[in-house]
Amino acid sequence: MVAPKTDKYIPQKIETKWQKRWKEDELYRSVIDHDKPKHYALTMLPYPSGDLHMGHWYAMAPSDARARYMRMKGYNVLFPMGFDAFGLPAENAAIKRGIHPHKWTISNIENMRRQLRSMGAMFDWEREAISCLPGYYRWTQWFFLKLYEMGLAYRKKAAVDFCPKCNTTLAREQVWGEDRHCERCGTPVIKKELEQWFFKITDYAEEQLDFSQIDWPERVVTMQTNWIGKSVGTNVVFRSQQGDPIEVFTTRPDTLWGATFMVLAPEHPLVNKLTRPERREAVETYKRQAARQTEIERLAADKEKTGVFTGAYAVNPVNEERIPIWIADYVMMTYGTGAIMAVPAHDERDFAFARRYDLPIPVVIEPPDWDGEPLAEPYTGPGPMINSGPFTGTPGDKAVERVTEWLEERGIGEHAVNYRMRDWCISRQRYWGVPIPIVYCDKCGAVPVPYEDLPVLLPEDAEFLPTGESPLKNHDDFLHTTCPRCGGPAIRETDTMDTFVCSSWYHYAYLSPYYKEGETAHSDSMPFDPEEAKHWLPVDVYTGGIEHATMHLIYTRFFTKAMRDMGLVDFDEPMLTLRNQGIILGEDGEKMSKSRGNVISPDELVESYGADTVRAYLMFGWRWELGGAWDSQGIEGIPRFLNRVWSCVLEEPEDGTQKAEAAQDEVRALRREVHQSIKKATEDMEDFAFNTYIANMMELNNALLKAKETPLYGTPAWEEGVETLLLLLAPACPHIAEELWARTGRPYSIHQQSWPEWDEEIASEETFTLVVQVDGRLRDRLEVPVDIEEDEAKELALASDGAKRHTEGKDAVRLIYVPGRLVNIVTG
RNA sequence: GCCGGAGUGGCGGAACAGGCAAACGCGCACGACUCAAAAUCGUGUGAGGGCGACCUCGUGUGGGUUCGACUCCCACCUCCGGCACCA
Repeated sequence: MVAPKTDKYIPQKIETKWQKRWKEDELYRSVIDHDKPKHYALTMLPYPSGDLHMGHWYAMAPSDARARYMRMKGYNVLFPMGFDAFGLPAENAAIKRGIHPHKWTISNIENMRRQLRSMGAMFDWEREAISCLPGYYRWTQWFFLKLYEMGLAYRKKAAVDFCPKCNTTLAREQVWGEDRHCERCGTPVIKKELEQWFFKITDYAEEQLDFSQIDWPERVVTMQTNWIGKSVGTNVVFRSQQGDPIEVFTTRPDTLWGATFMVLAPEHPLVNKLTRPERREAVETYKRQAARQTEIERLAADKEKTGVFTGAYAVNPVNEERIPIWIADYVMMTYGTGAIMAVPAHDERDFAFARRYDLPIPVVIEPPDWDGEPLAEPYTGPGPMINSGPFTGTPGDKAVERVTEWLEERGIGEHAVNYRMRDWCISRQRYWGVPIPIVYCDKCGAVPVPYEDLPVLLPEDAEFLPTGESPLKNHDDFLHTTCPRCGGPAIRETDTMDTFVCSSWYHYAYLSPYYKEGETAHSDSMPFDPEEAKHWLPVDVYTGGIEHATMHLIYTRFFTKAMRDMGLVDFDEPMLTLRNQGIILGEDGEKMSKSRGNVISPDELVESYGADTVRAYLMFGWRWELGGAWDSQGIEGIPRFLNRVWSCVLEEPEDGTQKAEAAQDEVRALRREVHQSIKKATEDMEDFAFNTYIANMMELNNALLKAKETPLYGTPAWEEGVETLLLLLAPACPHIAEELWARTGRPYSIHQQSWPEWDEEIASEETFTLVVQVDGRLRDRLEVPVDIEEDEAKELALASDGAKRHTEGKDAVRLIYVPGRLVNIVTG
């Protein structure tokens, strides 16, 4: 007899149907529920470039599955989505194609919103935040004013990194690679002396080194730690012969007696004053060269040390020795004090320099096994001090400490800490960004726009010029204003903010995107609904790419710490747990790109396979944190699996109704399998182990298909199995799970059901495979009861065929027994 | 150069408080169904040897610890990522 055929699994038919229903029913609104524990799941918001690509799906689909899992676990879950909508591409589109950035951005958002919906994710769209809308950026400006008040936003003239293609300055974090190129367009940056706005992230450098409150990947912690680049040392004051103090920073005060020259950065303010007339020409030439060199592409190929002598001398404060002062471009004005004491014997760079310019290289730290000969290479390790006046003989482990104390006592040095991290340059000479709320008045100088006047609106009717200059400069209505302080004529700041400012607080914006506490903001306004904040914050789980490790993730930590100091929040870290997904490459193993023609489009995949398949494949195909090359053959396994689930749940078995009674031990075996699956699925979800989570469901489905051919079909144990399978599947494949849930007469919606719980008793095994080893090698396997006694296990092992074969003629010297696992017979 | 991460079948990957290596899937081979193909289902699939029961080898390389090592320790190699004249 032929089983009645149910209709086929056609994902396209059921997916849009359920998406519509879920939307109508507001199934995914996240409303405060004080009866449940809260869970704020956040995934990095996209830039509205126009299309959702595989990278977005790879980041978001598994994150969505996990948020759904947490919801089923009984948490009150917030899982919002928005758009990081300011930025250069919009402006470039405007210049190239004459579309206004606003229009371009909004139409892209509409398309991407549609694409995001097709994923079937549980985003709460009522909370959508779009950073380029005045309702959002008013608060970005409000934060700027707050930071300004706190002294954390300041303006200064500095040599900043400038991208000649994007025509704007960049933050230090946005300059990448050895050739120092622009993070966006790849053009090597140049240095420009400009008045720019900075956020004083260095104020929190020390605190940002503390990761004790957060569970972040080791990789990110290391990258941030390196980026912040703390080094502990001593500031020591040398004096020029004319008496000018020259402060240097050193991590090795114990080498002070080996300083045989000083080096200043070419831009050091004292260079001019110190330079002797006969050396002036050489110094000026070198300075010009160095200045140009930072502008030219710095191909780091040869890092040969160069420099010139200023003609001036300094006095080493520890031994009154007269040492020459040089300038060299290997000393940076931007680190430490811009001047160093050079100890050639114990520093690589100083050594190379001294060799080149024939400067003395006295040894003051004794290298191990040193023969007293001049050094062939610098010794940079620790060691006992020698040739160091009163300190000669000080052991290496005490040297730094003792010298520092001594310097402090005599007032010539003090303990100092330096960080590699610089303040965050947030000024951008571009149109499509948040206007910096500052006005310049001839009389009053830089004056902040009053809170009540926010937002400073970005004018819509700007004229785009192909020069790349910000149209704000030529927009008279915007430019000319009155000074809020004296009422006189004034002009507005025309720079806009780095978009990373917008994204530094977007997870707060989601709390209340239409929050309008007084259409006019003021100093003590709250940028978000305090009640929502109290409930949801901080973010519990944050998912996204590693590429933000030293940009967004540094900035957003800074913001939260500053917000804490403003009294807005009462915690120190914005996101408690962070997980990074890897990158999905093209099938050729290369980065997906239009020019390579290896782009896999999620839209097309959804069309041919359905969203559930794409979601499940992205979870199953790779270790999430690693990613890898797309495999268009590999994905085929998923529709096969889902089809088997479909027929497993809906179709009658081939041979009709079962007549025989199911045996008790078969029932137990099936239930055991089911409960073990629940356990595994739960653990995998907790661990972000999405690939094994899917594999586990495949195993469960395979077990059910097998059981279906036995009298187990239709029993309560069978029903429990089917129900479990659907519930476990719901986070990964929400549509098919919902459809099968409904078709089997279960109450809408599966997404409002509880995550199943496993019974340890039912999940436990009655027997296990006892491995029999002889001298550590597998020789036999025995199926034995779990509660087997040690003696019995050993006896059985010794009596096994495999053991007998390999112990013949030998003595069993020792028996190793590992309960629940094995017996190892050790022979002589 | 410094700092991270990773090396397991043809492929993606499982397993690691030290205890059955390769779960799950892709691919491949054979078989069933079909006039045929696709789809589907079944069986097999690390390498070598043996008719076979079985045996030997096998988790980047070389050592070590251990009754026992993919897992721990030491030394290296390769790949990926980050930083890089930071005093």
